[in-house]
Amino acid sequence: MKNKSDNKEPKMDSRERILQAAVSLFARHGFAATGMRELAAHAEVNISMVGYFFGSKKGVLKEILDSFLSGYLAIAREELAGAGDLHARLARFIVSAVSYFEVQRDSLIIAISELPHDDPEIIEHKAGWARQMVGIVNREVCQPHAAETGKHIPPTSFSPMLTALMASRYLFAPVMEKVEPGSSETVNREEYAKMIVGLVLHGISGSESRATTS
Amino acid sequence: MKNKSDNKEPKMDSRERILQAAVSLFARHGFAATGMRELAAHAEVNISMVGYFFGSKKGVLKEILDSFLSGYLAIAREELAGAGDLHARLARFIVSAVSYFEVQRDSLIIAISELPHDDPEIIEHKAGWARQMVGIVNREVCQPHAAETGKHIPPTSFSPMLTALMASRYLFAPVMEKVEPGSSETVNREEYAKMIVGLVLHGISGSESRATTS
DNA sequence: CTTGAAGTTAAACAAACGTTTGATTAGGAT
DNA sequence: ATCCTAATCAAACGTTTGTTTAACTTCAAG
Repeated sequence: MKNKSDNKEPKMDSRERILQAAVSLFARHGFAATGMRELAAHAEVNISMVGYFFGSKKGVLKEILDSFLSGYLAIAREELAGAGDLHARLARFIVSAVSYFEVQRDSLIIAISELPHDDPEIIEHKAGWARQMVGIVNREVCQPHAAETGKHIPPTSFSPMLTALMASRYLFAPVMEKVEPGSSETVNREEYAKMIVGLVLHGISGSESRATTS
Repeated sequence: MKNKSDNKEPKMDSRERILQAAVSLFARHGFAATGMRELAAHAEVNISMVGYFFGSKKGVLKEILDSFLSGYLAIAREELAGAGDLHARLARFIVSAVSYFEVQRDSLIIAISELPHDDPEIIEHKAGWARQMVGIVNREVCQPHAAETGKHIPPTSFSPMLTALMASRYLFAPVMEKVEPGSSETVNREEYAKMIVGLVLHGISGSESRATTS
């Protein structure tokens, strides 16, 4: 039965190629605007393989979303609920999350672009991940912060704000490339993460692109 | 007299009903997932009226985008380039922009959802508005801030960050409603705007919200 | 009364949509 | 040698897509 090598996927080929092509196409044209034939062609696969492996086109989207969101949640669990004070843990989380967003930028774009659309099947999936994220942010950020300063920040506001802030660079990238092609002002990933850490911890005065001692 | 683009007096009916239905449907199902027949039905209009008034389905999207983005840019011009110091002007801009986003939330969702998609016709429109916005933010925020503190913030990073931060509440709203159907922790628009002003000016320590009994 | 443009309509168009079917291949297990 | 199952394929399914056409209604201006 399971006589093959330690490989879960039979061929490590077609299924993965479909996923890879879908991430790229969904991010660039949008999920609804990407056709099965275009997807199959880019994956170099017969059309019916998509249904064979994922059930339907929406099944591919759900797999992409779940994979990306579970990774994001894992980072939140690891960095927000670790050692150190609130500022240190927030800074670690932002640096890790921005790295994750950069590597998975296409999945990030898909997740955010499809966020507001009201397909019940998709909404329920995202609500599950969001519920866990809000719980972590509430326990590890909002409650400690309230205990320290007496000021209450609702996690249902703060989680989206933090995520949107970190995602802005990758969301706007396709437009910003047209705004400033080959600019001397481009910031690399580490500087960008530090800007956000500074902004979140100290406001605009702490958000310069050059690092300061902390 | 051939006047089909800016004469609002004759009917103020079919054309406006199409726009109104399109804003609602594009925000909820996405642009590509909304069909002409669904749009015409919601607008209570014959299918061919869309082509008659807007040329094509994409023409409707361009009108919605241009209308929303020009309004956003006008607010930036008015509030960022007014009287007062940097902090006061930023605070005024955030309060105004959040109000605008709340009223135009569906258009905001459309603008952000379609942001990353690479339709050349649409990208060029958005790049035009983004270019002007970056110019304003650079002149009225980044340069004064650099003169004050010596710290340089690239406007091509700061503009998307600010926009994404203010938009997060409306982008995530459809998901967050499913996360927290009970409204004990909901924040109204003014409190939300104050949270963002505090965060942008002073970081997390300045982003308190009025504590409510839970 | 005539004319013409603006508004509106039903009908039709080819193209593309997502999905399903049934046949076929390949290869290890019985 | 036979069987089973996963993988792959070409072809076709019935819908739905965005757009276009030509005819019809209003209705104010000539």
